[in-house]
Amino acid sequence: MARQHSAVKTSPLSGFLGYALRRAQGVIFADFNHALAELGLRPAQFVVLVMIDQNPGASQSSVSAALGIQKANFVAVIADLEKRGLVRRRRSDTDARTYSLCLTPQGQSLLAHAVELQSRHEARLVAQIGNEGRLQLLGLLDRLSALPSAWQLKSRI
Amino acid sequence: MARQHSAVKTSPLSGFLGYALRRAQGVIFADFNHALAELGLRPAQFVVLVMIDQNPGASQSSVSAALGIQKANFVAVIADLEKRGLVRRRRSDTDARTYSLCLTPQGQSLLAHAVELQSRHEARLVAQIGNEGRLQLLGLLDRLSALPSAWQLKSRI
DNA sequence: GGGGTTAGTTATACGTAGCAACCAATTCGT
DNA sequence: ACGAATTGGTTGCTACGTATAACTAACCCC
Repeated sequence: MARQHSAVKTSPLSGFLGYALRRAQGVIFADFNHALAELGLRPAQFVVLVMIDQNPGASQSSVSAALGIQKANFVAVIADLEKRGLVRRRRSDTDARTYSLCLTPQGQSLLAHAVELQSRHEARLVAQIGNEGRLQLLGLLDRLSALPSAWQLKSRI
Repeated sequence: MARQHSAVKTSPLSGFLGYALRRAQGVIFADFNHALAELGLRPAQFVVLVMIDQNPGASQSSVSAALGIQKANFVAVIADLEKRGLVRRRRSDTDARTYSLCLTPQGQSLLAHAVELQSRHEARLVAQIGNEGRLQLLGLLDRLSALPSAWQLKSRI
């Protein structure tokens, strides 16, 4: 990601959790992107496929909400996956507003391949920190994700 | 960041380090952004100010390289900080190509305020995972950031 | 059946990041 | 010492992720 030309102090930065997180994320996403480049899948798309696979028939709203993606931004994602023949969008027969999302057979086989590549990617990460480190990390990140964001109340007034 | 409408399985996702990382990063950046919104400082800008403060007189290239920002994208960042009177850009007398970056007095005082707000932000994170957790996390992220990206060799051939 | 709500869509904007090409200044090789 | 290669900074373009507002069609409830 970078290489320090001359000697430049990075001291205080390395103590910032947010910075360390962003840094590691950059490295990991780069590895992920390279690993799944042959399938033309970006992280967000991969995660959407996984979600649809796990929740066949789910609506766009429920999937996007579960992923923390705003429904407005989710439209283009789904449209692209549909155009590529990976996802089928079918109007629900019980609610004419919602779409039921499913993987097509091609979507399923591509996802299977992607999962394989992703698990090799995950294995590379585990090679860095060990399986114990992975579990620790998942636990810590989960606790951080539960950070109480009191300021969000302003949007619920 | 999200709230699950109906019951949607997130099972496999929660085991992906990359996804957990991205998720936590979203929450943390949101908190940081809210904390420093009153100063109009975004994460990248804050980090640049810290770096210039720690390395007065450094060039744009060395700072951007140390931060993993491409020099091309760094131009606009520095230009904005200079326009706001936080950073001074002075041509070096030893090398007429490079700029010497320094904080202005206003930049220093704004940074001091920002550091104060950032440390309160950091304290909120520590409240979630404890100081021990923070140290563990920093260590794990650091090891992950050292991920060998063999594919990058293609750019060094 | 009319008011409020929800699902999906469009449009727009901003921040971050990447690549290619360029100029001016410096350094290197011989 | 002089041309070649390199470096520092800049511009332009592209792509992606995310946020917001506003609109429609359909639903729900009283």
